[in-house]
Amino acid sequence: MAGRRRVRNMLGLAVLSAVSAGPMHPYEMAAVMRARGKDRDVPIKWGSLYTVVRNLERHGLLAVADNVRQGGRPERTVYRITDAGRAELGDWVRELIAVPEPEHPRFEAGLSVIAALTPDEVIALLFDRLAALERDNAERRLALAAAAEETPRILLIHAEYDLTMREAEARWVRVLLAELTDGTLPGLAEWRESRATGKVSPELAALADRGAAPGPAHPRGRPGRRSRPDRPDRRDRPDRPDRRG
Amino acid sequence: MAGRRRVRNMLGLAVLSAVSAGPMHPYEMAAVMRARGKDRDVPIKWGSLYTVVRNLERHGLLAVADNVRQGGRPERTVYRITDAGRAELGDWVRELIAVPEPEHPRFEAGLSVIAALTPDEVIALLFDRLAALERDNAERRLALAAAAEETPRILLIHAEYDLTMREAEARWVRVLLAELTDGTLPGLAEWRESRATGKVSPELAALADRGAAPGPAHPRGRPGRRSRPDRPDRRDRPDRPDRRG
DNA sequence: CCGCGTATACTCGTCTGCGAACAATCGCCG
DNA sequence: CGGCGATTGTTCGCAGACGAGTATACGCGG
Repeated sequence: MAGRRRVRNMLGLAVLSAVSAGPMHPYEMAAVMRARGKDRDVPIKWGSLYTVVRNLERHGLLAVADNVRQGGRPERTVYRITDAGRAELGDWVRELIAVPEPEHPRFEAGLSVIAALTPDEVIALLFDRLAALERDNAERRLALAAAAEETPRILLIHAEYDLTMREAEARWVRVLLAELTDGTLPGLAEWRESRATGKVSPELAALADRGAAPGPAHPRGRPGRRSRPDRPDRRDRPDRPDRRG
Repeated sequence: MAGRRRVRNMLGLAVLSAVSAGPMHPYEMAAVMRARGKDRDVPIKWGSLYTVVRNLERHGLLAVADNVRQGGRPERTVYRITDAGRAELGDWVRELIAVPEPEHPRFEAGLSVIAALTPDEVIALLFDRLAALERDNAERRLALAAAAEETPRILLIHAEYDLTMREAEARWVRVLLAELTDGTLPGLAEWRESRATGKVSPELAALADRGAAPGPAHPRGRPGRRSRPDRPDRRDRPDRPDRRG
C-alpha cells in the first residue's frame, strides 16, 4: 500500500473523488465540492487546486478529456479520471481509514506550552474555548440532523465523527477546568509560584530529569561533557557546554 | 489578537518556547525539544528549523545574540528571544488555547470519501484501525503513567489530551463497526447495492439535492444559467487565446 | 444597448516546507 | 596514529501551497 503518495495534498483526494463522478474542469470540481459541503472538510484554495490537478495529470491519475472553448476565451480543460487514478483513490482512502497517523492539532500545541501562562489566565481562556465549542457543536448537531433528513447516513459519517470528537474535547476541557478552578490539579501551587518567581523552572526541571543537571540560576548551558577548548583562541563565551540530553 | 501571525509554522512556537529558556543556536533548540519529547508533538524537520528561525529573526521575534566559531566549523549563530518574541509567544498560546479552529484530520478526509469502498472492505479496514489505536493507546497510557512519576502534570497535559481524544476515536470506531457488522446502519443495503451497480449514484444524489440537476449521462456543463450554446461571436484576437505574459 | 456588478475561470509570483547534501569534529578500534 | 563511522551543525535547491491579480461573460437597470 501506498509507498509514497505522488500527490500528497488532501485536495487531491477531493479532486479524485469529484472527478470519479464524471469528467469536469477544475472550476467545476470546486463547484461540486462546494455543493457537497466538501469545502468544510478541505478548504479549497484556488492556487492549490490548479497545481494539484496539474500534478495529478502529470502522474497519470487524471487525463485531459477535452478542451472546450465556449464563447468566452480562456480555454477550459476538462479532465477525466484514469484507471490509475481510480486505483490511487481507492488505495488512498484505504490507507486513511486503516492507518491512524499522529496528528498535530493546534490545541495540543497550545497545551504543550501552556506553562508559559498563569493558571488564572488559562482558566479564563479555557472558558472561552468551552463556550465556543459548545456553541459550535450545537450548531453542527442541528445541521447534521437537518441533513440527515435527505442524505444517506454514510455520506454524513465524517461529520458525525467530527462532532463526536468535538464533544469529547468539550468534555475534556470541562474536566480540566473543574480541576483548575477547585484547585485539585496536582502541582497547581507550584505552577502558580514558578510563574511568580523564576518563570522557566518547570521547563528546566522537565529537561533536567531527562538526563542531566542544568546550571542553577542561569538557565543557559545544558548537560554533559563540554566541548574541548582545542583551539585556545578567544573564548568570549565563558562556557558552552555542549551535548544533547 | 494576532491578526495574521507573522510566522505560522508551529515549529516556530516550539522554537520561541525553547529560546525563552535562554539563548541558543538552532541545533541546540532541536536538542532541547527532543530532550523534552517535543518532537512527538511537532516533528522537527531540519530544513524547516533554519527557515523558521530566520523568519522569526526577520520579524524581530528573535535576535542574534552571538556568533560563535569553534575550530573550523561553520559559524554557529546563537539567538535570544526579544520582547516582541516573548509577547508573540504569549499571544500565540492564548489564541491556541482559547479559539477552537476547524482541523482536518486525515481520518475525517478518508471518511468523507468512504462511499468509494464497499461496506465489507470498510469493516476490515476499521478493524485494522481499531487494533492499531488500541495498541497505541495502551502504550501511551503506560508512557504517561511512567512520566507522571517525575514530571509535573501540567507539562504532560497535552499528552493527556491526546490520549483522551484517541480513546474517544477508538470508541467511535467501535460503535460504527458494530453498526456495520450487525447491519443496523441505515442505508447499508443501498450502499452495498449502489457499489454493485452504478457506483456514483449516491454522490450525485447528494449533489443533486443541494440544488442542481446535473446533465444526465454527460455531466458536463453544470446547473441552469448560462446554458446557451457557443456564441459565434468572434471579436477576439485570431489565434492563441491570451496566454498572458 | 451601454455600463456596471457579479459569477466564472484561470495564472502568476512569492514564500514556505523540507529532503538531502555537505562539512567539520569526535571517538574509538586496531 | 590513522582511518571510518557517528555526531554536530548548517546550507541548498526544488517542489508545493496559496494570496492576489487578471480577464471575460452574463444579467440587469437605466
